[in-house]
Amino acid sequence: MRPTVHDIAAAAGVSLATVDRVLNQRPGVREITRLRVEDAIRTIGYVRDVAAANLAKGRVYPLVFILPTNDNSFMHSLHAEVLQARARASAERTDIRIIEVPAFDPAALVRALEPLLEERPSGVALVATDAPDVRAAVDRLVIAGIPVVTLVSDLTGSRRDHYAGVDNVAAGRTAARLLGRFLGGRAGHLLVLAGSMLVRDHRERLEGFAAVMAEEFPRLTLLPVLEGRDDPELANAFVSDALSKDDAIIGIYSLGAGNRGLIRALKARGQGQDLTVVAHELTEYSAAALKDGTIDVILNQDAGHEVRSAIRVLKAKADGLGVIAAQERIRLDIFVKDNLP
Amino acid sequence: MRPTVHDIAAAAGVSLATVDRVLNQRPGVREITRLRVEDAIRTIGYVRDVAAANLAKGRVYPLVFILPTNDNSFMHSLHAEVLQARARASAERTDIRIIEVPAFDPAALVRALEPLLEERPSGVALVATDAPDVRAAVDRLVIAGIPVVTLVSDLTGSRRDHYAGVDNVAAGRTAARLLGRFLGGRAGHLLVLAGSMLVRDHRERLEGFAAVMAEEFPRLTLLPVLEGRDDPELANAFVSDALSKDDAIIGIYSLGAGNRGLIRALKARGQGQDLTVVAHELTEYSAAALKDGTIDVILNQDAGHEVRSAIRVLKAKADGLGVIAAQERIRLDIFVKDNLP
DNA sequence: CTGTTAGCGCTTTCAC
DNA sequence: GTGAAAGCGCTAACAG
Repeated sequence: MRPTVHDIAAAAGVSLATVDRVLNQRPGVREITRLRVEDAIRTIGYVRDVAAANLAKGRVYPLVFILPTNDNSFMHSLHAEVLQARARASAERTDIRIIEVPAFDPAALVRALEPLLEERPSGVALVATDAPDVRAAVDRLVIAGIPVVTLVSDLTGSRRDHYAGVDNVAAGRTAARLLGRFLGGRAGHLLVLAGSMLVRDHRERLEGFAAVMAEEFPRLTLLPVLEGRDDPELANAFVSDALSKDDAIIGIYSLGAGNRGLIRALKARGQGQDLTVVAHELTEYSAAALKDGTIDVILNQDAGHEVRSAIRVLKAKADGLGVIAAQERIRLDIFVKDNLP
Repeated sequence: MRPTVHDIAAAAGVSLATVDRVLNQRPGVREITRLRVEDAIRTIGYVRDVAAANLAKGRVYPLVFILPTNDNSFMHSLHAEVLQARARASAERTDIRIIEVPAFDPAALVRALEPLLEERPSGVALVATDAPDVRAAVDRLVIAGIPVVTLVSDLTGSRRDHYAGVDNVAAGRTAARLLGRFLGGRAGHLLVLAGSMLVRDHRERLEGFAAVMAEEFPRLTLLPVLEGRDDPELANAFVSDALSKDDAIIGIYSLGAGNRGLIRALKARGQGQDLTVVAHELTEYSAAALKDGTIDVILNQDAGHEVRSAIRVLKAKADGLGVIAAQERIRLDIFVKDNLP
């Protein structure tokens, strides 16, 4: 049987209350007795039963998720996953509140973060927009002892406790390697379709992609990046236009979300053009396109994993506990038509 | 505040003990009162606090892991992950026992399974060897109410509750697609190195691989499968020999574990031969080979995920609870040199 | 068949 | 500063 607070109390010759005060670093214990208790804890090898503690405390973890009101499939599924997590709330002792903010709007994000300093939830998860003000607001929360996790897009240089998302530079590099290899030794032009260069994750993907292309596939030339704002109409127009004007295009990297426009343009193109296409984010549409050969590779981040991981990490941080690092690494999923879920 | 057993007791006009009996489907309750209680549970919307229940029961989950004494890196890491899980045992209320059995030995596996019928652990996880006797032994356990999860290699046609492993047919197909595409339109021979065709996962990988090659890459010819028994020396000898005899080999698929021999042979080969190599299982050695270009793609299954998933599923089944299906899907990880962990 | 009571491991008043 | 005692939500004797 593993040791309990009673065992420590007995060993240290104090009462349960004192043991508890030491365990929870509450004041009102003489230095000398604190040391006695800490000693007992160590020699007995006590580890606290978190479940029992939570039961006694009636603890719930009020968590705040700040999500952009961005209208693409990926953000939709992220939102849906948070709602599902909320459905499991009572079993997991969480109480999840969602705050929606306009996308790519640092000021709005800061306005959402500010009041949390007062509200003091157990943890905060946010899809970060990369700006100094946001960094400062996040830092204030962390300094005030409120754990913060960035979701999907990181905020490097801030004090956030954890990032629950993929390594986007690696994603871009991987896209480049796959596209380059799939194209064999062919020479030609590559179309790059992004959402917006204002978002850190898109910038990082492009950076990784361009780096590997330059280093290892010099026969492939990147065309200037098209920013489709993740808007199907715009993407469709841009891609159709580019394809009709440039016969040398042999590959496409779509690093943003919302591929419907791209897929439409690809299906509408002339039979002559043989294209290899790498895109991000697995959705109903992109999966269908992968199956029918319109897209060759899809890189994906699993929104469900990201949300569950963020919750696990926030709860652990709130309790001052560690996490299983390997479990919290968000992997870059790579799909070809053969390994779809 | 969410409702408790007290609320149900009050609503149904019975005592806590009766509520508990109903909740746990224990005998000794009149049909009529049982219905009253069940009604109260439903209308109040009660959900049991599993943590509190476990605390009261002093519940631990005795779990048995049956692992092959197979000397390759993958099995080593699987073993290590089970040990790590055992280190977390007290926090997770598990009590994990490991039984080691000779690899590929159905009789030994059956002998390990048999006594568990008496011992009645909360759950059993095993790396299955595919044989009728094993199937029968597993079925007996499941029928006796003991949850069984297959790990890494499945036992189709049995009553096992769950399979914690990757889809190996899909893995083989994916390997074929990547190898085929990486080779562009080239024609040539492909070397296939397996561990043993007696293991289901290897057979399934080959099946998937051969199918896609036949369907979509007719210019690539599969050579007869080499069975290297996951032995470095053997693999080295086989591959070196094959490469020296056949200049037309342009690709290799290594679908077994233990790639050290393969890597050695590849590094020793003459400069003339340009090979594209797809291998399974990420290890220290294979990762290094991926980085230096000796291997082009590594397909991997995360042993840690498999073990943690098996434990979660067994605990849930033991309590008659559901699991988050998406969380328990073991993905096929695909690594190129750019997205190594 | 049903109810009373003590207790799981921990926290939290409220006295001393 | 420290301790005694009650209680978190649930289960398990033991009575009745």
